[in-house]
Amino acid sequence: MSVEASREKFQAYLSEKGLRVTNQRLAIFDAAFAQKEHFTAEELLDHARAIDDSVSRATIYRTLPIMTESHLLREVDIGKGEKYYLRVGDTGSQVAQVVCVDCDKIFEISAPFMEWYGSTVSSKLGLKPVSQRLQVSAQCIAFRQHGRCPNRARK
Amino acid sequence: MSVEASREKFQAYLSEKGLRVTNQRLAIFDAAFAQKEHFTAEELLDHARAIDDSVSRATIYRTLPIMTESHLLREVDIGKGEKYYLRVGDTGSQVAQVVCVDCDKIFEISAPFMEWYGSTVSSKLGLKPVSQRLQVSAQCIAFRQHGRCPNRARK
DNA sequence: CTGCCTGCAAACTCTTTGCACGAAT
DNA sequence: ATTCGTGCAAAGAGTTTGCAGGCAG
Repeated sequence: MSVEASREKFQAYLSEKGLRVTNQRLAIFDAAFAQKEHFTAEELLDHARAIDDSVSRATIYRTLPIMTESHLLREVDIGKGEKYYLRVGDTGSQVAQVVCVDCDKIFEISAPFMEWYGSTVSSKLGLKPVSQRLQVSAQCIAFRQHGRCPNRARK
Repeated sequence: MSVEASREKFQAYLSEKGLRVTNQRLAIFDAAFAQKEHFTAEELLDHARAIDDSVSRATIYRTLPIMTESHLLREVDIGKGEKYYLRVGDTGSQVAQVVCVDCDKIFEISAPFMEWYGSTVSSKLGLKPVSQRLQVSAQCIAFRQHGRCPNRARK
C-alpha cells in the first residue's frame, strides 16, 4: 500500500471512530511513514516536530495506539525498555524479527508459518489464537568481527 | 532436575563466580523454586520475605539476573510492563509461550523447531543466532465463554 | 457552539543505583 | 580483616494522566 493510500486509510479510520483529524495527528502520521527503519516514540517526536512544532510527547503517546489499532503501524517490543514501531508494509502481518544483541538493530522477515503454528499450539490447549510473535536474538557480522556494532550509538 | 539438585547448582554457580552464598540469596532461591506458575519480582519478594523477612526489593532485583544467567530461571517478557520468571524445568530451553489476552496467564509449551528456525533465518541474513522466543496471544476458554477470565484479578 | 484534543507538567510503574552498614570468606 | 552484599531511599527511564485552554466538526 502506498503512503498516500495509507494516509487516506488513517483519516478514514479516525472519522469512522468519531476521532478528529487534527494537524498534529497528520504530522505524526507523516513523520512515521517517512521512516524506513524502526523508530521509538522519542524519535518520532523529533521527526513530527520538524513537520509541526506544536506536537507534544503526550500526543505522540496518544496517537501511537490509534495507528497500531488501525494496523498502519506494527508495534515491536524487544524487551529493551522502549517500544519500536514500523509502518506495516507489503510484508504482511506475519513477520518475525531478528534483533542484534549488541546494537538492537531489528531485521524483519516474512514468517508465514507462524500463523499455522499459533493455531496448532493454541488449539492443543483449547485456546483461540489472536496473534503471535517470533523474535530471534543474533550477533550481526560487524559484532562478531569487531566485538561491537557500528550503529551501537543508538543505545 | 530436582529442586535439591538445582539448589546445589545455584550454590556452585555462586562460588565459581566468586559470589557469596548469603541467606537472602538462598531464601530467594527457595521462594522462586516453590512457585509452580510464573511469578513477578514483586510476588517473589513477598514469598522470599515469608522465608527471610530481611530480603529487600533491591536484592530481589540483583539476584534475578544471577539466577537467569545460571539458567535456573527463565525470564519471560510478554510486553506488559513487568517481567515474569519461572524455574527452568524438564521442558528444556526451547519453549514457546501462549499468553491469554485477558488475564495474562502464561502457558508454556515445548517448541523444539524454534532453534532450527532461528538458525535458518539468521543465517540468511548473515547473522549468528543466540536465542529465540515465540509467543502466541490467545483467548482462553473462560474468556470466550464469559467475556473475562477468572484469574483476571492478577492485573 | 460543543466537546474532543492538545500541551504541560506531574504522576506512575517497574527497575536500577549510591551509600553506609553488615555479614561471608 | 577484607571485601562483597545488603537495605534503604532516591533516582531513572519510559509512559500515562489531570487539567485548563484550543480547535475540529
